[in-house]
Amino acid sequence: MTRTGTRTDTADETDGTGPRLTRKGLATRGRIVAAAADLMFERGVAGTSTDDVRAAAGVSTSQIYHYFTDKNALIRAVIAHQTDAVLDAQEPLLSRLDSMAALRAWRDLVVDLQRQRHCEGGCPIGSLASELSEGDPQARADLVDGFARWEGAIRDGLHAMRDRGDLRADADPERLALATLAALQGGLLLTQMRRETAPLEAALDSMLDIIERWTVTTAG
Amino acid sequence: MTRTGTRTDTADETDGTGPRLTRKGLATRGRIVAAAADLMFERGVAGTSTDDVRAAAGVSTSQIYHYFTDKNALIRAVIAHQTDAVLDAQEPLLSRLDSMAALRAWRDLVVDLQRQRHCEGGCPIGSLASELSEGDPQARADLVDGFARWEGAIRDGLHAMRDRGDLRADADPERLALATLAALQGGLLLTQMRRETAPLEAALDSMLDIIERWTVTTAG
DNA sequence: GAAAGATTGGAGTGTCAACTCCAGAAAAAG
DNA sequence: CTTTTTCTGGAGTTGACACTCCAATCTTTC
Repeated sequence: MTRTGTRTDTADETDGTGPRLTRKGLATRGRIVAAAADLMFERGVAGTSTDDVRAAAGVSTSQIYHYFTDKNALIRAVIAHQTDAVLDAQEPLLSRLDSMAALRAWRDLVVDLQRQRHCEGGCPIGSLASELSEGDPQARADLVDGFARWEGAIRDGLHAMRDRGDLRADADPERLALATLAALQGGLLLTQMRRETAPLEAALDSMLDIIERWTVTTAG
Repeated sequence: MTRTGTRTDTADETDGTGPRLTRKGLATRGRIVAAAADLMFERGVAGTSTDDVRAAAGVSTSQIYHYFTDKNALIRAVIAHQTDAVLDAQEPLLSRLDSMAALRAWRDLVVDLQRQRHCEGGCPIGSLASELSEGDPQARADLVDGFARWEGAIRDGLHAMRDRGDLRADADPERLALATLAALQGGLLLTQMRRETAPLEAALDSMLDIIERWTVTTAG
């Protein structure tokens, strides 16, 4: 499991405070989070009850409340889970976005992923973000961290390109990475709505065009 | 009230079928939709109960069910309401996006609007889209229409620029408009998360850069 | 192997949300 | 003015959902 950036493990019971977990306990906890993540991706957070999670994970009611103080704690664990899952799905490309070829390969991967899903569900992090950002400040903070890791990976690649001289010295990796992540998120939302990858492709291709415009043409 | 594109008035009781509404009835219906739109924007669709709407609109339970068959019908009315509201808020600029100056003015307007809201709430249409697209197919269809009107306005402006010769003949207004809307939506989402307009600005500025690159420099 | 602590099952509780019903007030139609 | 239709108030019903409780059973620890 490749890690991009730093994990901030907040608010679930994996830290020092609560009772310690045995191997078995850790496994059940994992099953609960995985089941919850799947259901919340398909039906939304508000659309999945703790009883749905209970059934899907094959556990009893008390187990959920043994491992999580309440539904909010479970939601935060789902955020952490999905952040890791999304970023991992883009490895090893994501941590090496330091050439136009790599960026294009990454673009293709993201587009293919949506096609495989028949353009359903959108971005697992983006939809959580949209649903939770106004209601739960802690959730919003976790999601900001998740996006920061994503954006950081893109930015690092662009920085590497600039340091190597492939990108002009006055290029702004920070800003380009932010715009790329925004284009990706918006593209995913419209793609989810329209059930076709055209919006995602248009958005990402436009951003790659911009980035390419900042490259130094060695032949010129 | 300026209209952009064609309204598709689906699924609420304003069409021929149901009982006809008196002036007073139309007013109460309007109050219900407006109250529901506000609440759903602040707390999300799942986060607002019909009783919340009842209280905010100052009506009785039965009135809501007199004007709407169920909560889904109310939600669809809210979608129509918000689509109109969002597009109207961008008039008269939106229907005249046929120059770089106009595009930049529009960008500033959108950014300012978010600043005024302290970057809270994101896009009224976008958040509805994210919350409803997987659950309710009818809602998704309505939202696709809403986005199409938005995208259409941008596309028409770019078409005008191309027809006038300000944009190169091989520019693709369709694709550029789609990418711009995606950048806007993604920028709004990240802006909502981070409570600062930087992502929105980066995303929109990048897209305007791209469009500008397709302009014909009369002086050159 | 016994005490201590972690894990599990499942019935039970209180609250809240969507929706129904019906009777009475207001308005429109004739 | 009378009839018909729309509009309104609010009590009541049904179900779902988050969460609690407690007793039983594994696992670790010493």
